[in-house]
Amino acid sequence: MADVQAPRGMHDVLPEDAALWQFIREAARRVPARFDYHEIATPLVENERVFLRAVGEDSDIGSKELYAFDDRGGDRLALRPEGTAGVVRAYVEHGMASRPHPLRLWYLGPFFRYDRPQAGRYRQLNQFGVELFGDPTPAADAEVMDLQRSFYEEMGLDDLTLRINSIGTPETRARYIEDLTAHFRPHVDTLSADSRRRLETNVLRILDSKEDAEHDAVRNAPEILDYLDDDDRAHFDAVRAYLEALGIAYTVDPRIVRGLDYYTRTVWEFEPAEAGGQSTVGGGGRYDGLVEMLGGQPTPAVGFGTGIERIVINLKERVFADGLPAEPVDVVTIPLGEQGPAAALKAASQLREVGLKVRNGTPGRSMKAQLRNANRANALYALIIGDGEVASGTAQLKPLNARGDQLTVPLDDVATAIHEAQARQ
RNA sequence: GUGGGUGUGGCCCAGUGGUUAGGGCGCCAGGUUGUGGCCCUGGAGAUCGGGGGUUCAAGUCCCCUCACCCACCCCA
Repeated sequence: MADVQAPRGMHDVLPEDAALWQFIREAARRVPARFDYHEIATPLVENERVFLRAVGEDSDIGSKELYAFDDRGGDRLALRPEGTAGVVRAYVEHGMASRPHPLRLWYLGPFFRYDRPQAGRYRQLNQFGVELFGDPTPAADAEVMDLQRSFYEEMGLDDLTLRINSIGTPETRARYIEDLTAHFRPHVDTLSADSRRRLETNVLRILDSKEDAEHDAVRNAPEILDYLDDDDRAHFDAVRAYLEALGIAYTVDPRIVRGLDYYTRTVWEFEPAEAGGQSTVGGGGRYDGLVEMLGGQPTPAVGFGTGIERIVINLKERVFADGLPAEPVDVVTIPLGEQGPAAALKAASQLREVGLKVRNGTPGRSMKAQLRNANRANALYALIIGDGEVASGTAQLKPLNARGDQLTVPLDDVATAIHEAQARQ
């Protein structure tokens, strides 16, 4: 192990994985475009207040997972732990409220959380997400979920399950939290230590505690769905009806509470059928109060975020279990002798101009070594150019993984020769 | 943040306290003049994660530390 290594919880994407990342990034451009969403990029760093106000100072993300620091001018800054806060800040700052609404945005990039690394959990993580501003109707919730589902399906991830819930308005949520706390209080002594702590900090989390899952008090706990007012109830029912109209399968899970303070009404998560530890692939929800919290006019909004690293895990497990098909090299040049290297460089250049993928051979190596190297690149053809070939203005075109016989071809027009050879395949 | 597991060439792994730490894969080269895959031979490449300690002797035992993995927690 070298004495320098990547910071804890941060990792390199090596060439063998880069194609998979590229595949995901391409899907993350195509799918939102089909829904008429537009890209927005915000700084990796914001004033710390932006995040504290958005995710909540008492949430884990706001209280202990923020990478925060004072810059040289004395400003308190933080690396962004999630995407929505920065987008909303930009929305307010640039007066985007005066653009035609609804306004549809998407983003993709790295985020940072100081958390203990684990499988599927990193300190630098990448997320793709969308935000839809100015549409209060349940159709917006359904559209955003449909976009998220389309994104997964675009990549062949068609086996994720969607779980939805409604957490109502901040007022209903406050009433529910009060009742839930009262419900659990008599059981403090039999609850786990984690849940005792959560009783004071985040009661909702007790509901999906792994340790207390079988506890009677958890099983008999009141459900937030029973606290919804008429408008919230109608909104949730309509969201469900739209999902059914779209043919999107879902289950209602009253335990979904999400970890960020800004959510209102609809919340959801996508998960693999066989859920493991860090299994949530992506989640989202409505956040009708956030724009106002960050200094804008009251504006309804809904969005989701999904973790690229977790998509990578799922794609490797199921969709690309046998690996991504590698794009073969069309031609590897094999320069030999004194005149070969210059002629090979020139021939390679000509071939690339007609769109072929060409790897240059390394001068000075034996023909055997160069052919071995070309073979390992899965090259279709080797183009052998030595002093003899240069003298006669030719090259030897040797099929490696292509069919056909070795040919003597004109050095000044190898492209045509290769096209003819391929046409005979 | 809590508990547990694992760290030996680029990768996967052997290695009862006792010579110069091995193997497979990969990489480089050679197996006669300029022809790949299979095979054979050779080579390069390791402060045994790092630091300290015990011992005549430590990859092996002890302590500390770092990183990764698993569960909790949290969440993407």
